[in-house]
Amino acid sequence: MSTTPARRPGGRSAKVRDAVYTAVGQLMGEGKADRITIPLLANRAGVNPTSIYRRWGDLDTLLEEVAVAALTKDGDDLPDTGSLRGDLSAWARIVIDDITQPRRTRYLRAMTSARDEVLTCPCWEQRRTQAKVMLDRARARGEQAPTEQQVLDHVIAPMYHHVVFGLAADRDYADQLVHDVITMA
Amino acid sequence: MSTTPARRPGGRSAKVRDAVYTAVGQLMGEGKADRITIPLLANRAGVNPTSIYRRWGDLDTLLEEVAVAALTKDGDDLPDTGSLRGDLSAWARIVIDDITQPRRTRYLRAMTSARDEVLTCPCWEQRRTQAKVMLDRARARGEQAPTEQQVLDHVIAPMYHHVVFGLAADRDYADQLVHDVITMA
DNA sequence: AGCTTAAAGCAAAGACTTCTGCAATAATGG
DNA sequence: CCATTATTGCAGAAGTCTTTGCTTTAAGCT
Repeated sequence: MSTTPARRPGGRSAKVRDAVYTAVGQLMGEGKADRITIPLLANRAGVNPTSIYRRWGDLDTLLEEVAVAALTKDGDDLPDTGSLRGDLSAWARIVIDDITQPRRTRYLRAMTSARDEVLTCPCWEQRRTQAKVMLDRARARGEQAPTEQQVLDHVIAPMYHHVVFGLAADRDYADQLVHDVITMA
Repeated sequence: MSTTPARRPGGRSAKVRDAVYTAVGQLMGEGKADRITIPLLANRAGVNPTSIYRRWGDLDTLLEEVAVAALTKDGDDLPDTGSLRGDLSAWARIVIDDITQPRRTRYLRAMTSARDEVLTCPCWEQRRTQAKVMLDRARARGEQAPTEQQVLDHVIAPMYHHVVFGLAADRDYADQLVHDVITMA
């Protein structure tokens, strides 16, 4: 990705990394999230376990890395419906649909176990950026709008909370949250 | 706990269970949350590993059980300040102080990894009950009050979310959330 | 193209975890 | 108080994960 002097991110390393990432994704998808071990992963990836031990050290580090990669790679372009409520509602639905997929849910949970006193994470920064775009547009139209932080706290956080702790979360729930945060403005 | 015909919850089993619970608490407190193993736990508890294997089967089951036990055992009596804002603010501070303790945080994270498609949990039910008491009091005084669900979604959920994902969470943050949810009513 | 060396593969040793009989202990019921 | 039997302790076996030193491969540079 950048000019690293003594590193070799070239074809071979990348190949191994991709194979391992893919293997993690597969095993997660098969519901074996909590029975993943390094030898199992290595076998699935067609890679030597030693390579994983040396590159990532332990399983948590690897899972964290894969989780962040998976959760920040969004292809969704932001909705632009002409009203803040419409935008947030559509966005919240996209997000809830995304994170309730079993594989994504497992990634989220993997993130929590690996985490220790990290003050920021690409995932939330991404959501914040997305929120900002929609809020700025709304303000430009002269609409009353909540702050970015309020959107994160009252729409994003409750949804993630529900998903991570295994509580019910669907589109109606997302709509309700958007309604509440609009009321707040 | 109940009239189980063929079980023996008598002194000895209880002793072992308590020893194991205590050992889990100790190791959690020492920051070795993710390096806990059954043999390690058994050694600390002065119990034979076999006993743990036979009673709980695997580590996740045990940790989940301990986590729920720890997180639902509150001794805090609810604040009664005379106003809803005062009550919620004091309560939110109690909660945030509680769950930001390293040991509690680890319990919370343990809960997420063990969880799979559980739709309800004693922890949230307890918070809901607490919220209901304060909201009923407020309504009896004629105050405008949000719903229980709103309190859970917009005060409790964001705090837990922050804690679980390692984001900053302090009393000022709790106050802000209470302010927002009051605005909503 | 040839050289250097970061990174992966290989294999065997070591450590740890988990399981399985059998013996010992003590909680319940008569 | 005695008999029953749920539950724990013990020890050894089996299986799995992790580490380590060395060899092989190929990316980056001149």
